[in-house]
Amino acid sequence: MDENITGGAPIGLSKDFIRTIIDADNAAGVYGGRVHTRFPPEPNGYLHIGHAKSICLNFGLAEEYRGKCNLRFDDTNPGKEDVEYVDSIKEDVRWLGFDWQDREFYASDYFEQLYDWAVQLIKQGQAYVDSLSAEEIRAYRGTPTAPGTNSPYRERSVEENLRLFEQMRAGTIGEGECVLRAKIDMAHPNINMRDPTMYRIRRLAHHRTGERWCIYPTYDWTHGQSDSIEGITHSICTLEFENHRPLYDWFLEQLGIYRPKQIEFARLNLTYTVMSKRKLLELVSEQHVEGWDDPRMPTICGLRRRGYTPEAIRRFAAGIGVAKVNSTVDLAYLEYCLREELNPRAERRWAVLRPLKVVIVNYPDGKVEWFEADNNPEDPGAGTRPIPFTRELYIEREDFMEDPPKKFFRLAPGREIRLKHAYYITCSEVIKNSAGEVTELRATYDPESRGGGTPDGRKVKGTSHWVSAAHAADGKVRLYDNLFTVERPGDLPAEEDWRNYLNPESREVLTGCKLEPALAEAKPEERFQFLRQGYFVADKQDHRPSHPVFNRAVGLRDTWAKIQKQQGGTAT
RNA sequence: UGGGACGUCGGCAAGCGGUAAGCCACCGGGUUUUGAUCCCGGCAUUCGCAGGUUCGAAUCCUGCCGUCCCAGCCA
Repeated sequence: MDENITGGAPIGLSKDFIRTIIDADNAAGVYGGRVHTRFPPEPNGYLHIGHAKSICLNFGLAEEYRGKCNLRFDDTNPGKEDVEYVDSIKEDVRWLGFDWQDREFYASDYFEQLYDWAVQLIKQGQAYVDSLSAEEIRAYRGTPTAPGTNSPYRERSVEENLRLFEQMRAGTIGEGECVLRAKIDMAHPNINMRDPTMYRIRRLAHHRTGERWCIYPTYDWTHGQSDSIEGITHSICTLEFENHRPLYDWFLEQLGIYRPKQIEFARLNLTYTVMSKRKLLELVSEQHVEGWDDPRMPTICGLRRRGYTPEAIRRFAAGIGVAKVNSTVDLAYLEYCLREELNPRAERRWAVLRPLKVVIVNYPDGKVEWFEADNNPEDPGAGTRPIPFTRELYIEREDFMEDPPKKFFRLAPGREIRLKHAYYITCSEVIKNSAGEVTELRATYDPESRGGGTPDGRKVKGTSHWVSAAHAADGKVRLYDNLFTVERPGDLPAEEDWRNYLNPESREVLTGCKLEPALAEAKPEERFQFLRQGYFVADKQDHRPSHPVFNRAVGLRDTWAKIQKQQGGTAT
């Protein structure tokens, strides 16, 4: 894999704090120079770009330090988890280009070991069965500023705890009647240390262990031990777990087993989208989007369907860096990474999205000339393809203005422009319907300008792409825009509903687009630059050679749009 | 009257006592048969604030201020 796609600070010149820690550990021989990470998703939702940051970090570290990275499903809560999610997660990680080889693990694989260790803690007098109700436990916990109170069951004997815990597992105790708690310190300033819950009773089938268990371990009781079992060296997680690190360390210490090091970094936030699993789930279930892979979603599968490449996402992850400050990255940077990735790679094609017919009155009817168009000016090796030219063509509606403002240098009555790779044409007549809308243009061409230049060397300011009416394939093109109208929809005042800021124009579906013939042969997920428009992908699901469907992944940088904005007008 | 973390350009982010990297965005200008790409230039006398130590501080000390996380039998 190419490690030089950083886009940001060059690797080697400056290291993020995690790599600095690893280097220090290696220098001190802490883990014998070993680097072993893990990506630990809970299978209760689809992966999004924020997870991609973590995946790139964990798998990237393993590659850089010649170590390993495990894929581990943190499946300790059967009420929320499902195989649908584990399958999608595996597919997404693979698509991003990472390989966990045979190291596909599940926290549920460790349930038996975890149970034995819980028994050990009970025997050490460091865990007890509490018969308080959930509400009572909450009340006894105290508040951030006030210490908690010991449960009346806190001093049960080891024997009684052992017997009760066994009954919990056996299923002879009802759901919610008791839990197993670590016995630490109810007055601890860190609330996570106030006798945290280790096991709760849930009469629920688990997607992997089925009906085998009716007690399930909590995250805190599971994560560190799972890391320990797998020999993880650096257990990288997000900032909100910083408060849990003392507990993470405490369990490992009391058990006397191998201790990985937990390191926390800031999760990713992106402008104009939401990243919380709950909101993403609501977008899908309330049908604000068409599914987890809707091209407007920040999910991996959504970005994939939108036309993003794994390389672009990895470039993005490397470019934004890793730190401990909560931050929100500009969506523009993600888009920039895609353009950077696709510009040298994507072949160019011509597509007229909003067609306007042009009849070249002095061009012979029935004549067809074939011109060669470069597949990619950035890559001469990409070759050329033939494009048919005829008397009747389509150009982009916005390439014509009847009454053009200053700085508009495309077609207008009496004006000459170049049809790329073909001829210069001059608009001679504008045809309108009864409503006064322009329906067709008449133009004359200069036979001397064949190929796009003239013997007299006269300059023409605009160059348009075009498609022969007789040869065009009709297609559907979906244009996508920001899902939200505000930069931080996830960061609204409590009484505001983030749904009110959904962008009603986040998707525009264009039908009757005129595509150059070669586009009919596009394969699903094949990406192109539609000249002067942007980067598009043949839809993974809906594209058929007979019914082409393309999604716009990202537009080209558009200086003309900027000028129009400054002039306060529009081109159509 | 708690604990944990973080504050460097509009957004990311280097910097670790020797006098503010880079990227995105933005603003100019050049090239161009994509108003794309590419190229050139501009963009923090200043590092949350205030003191202090030092020949010298974004970097060390002290005190403030601000933001985020924690009271799930979620992860």
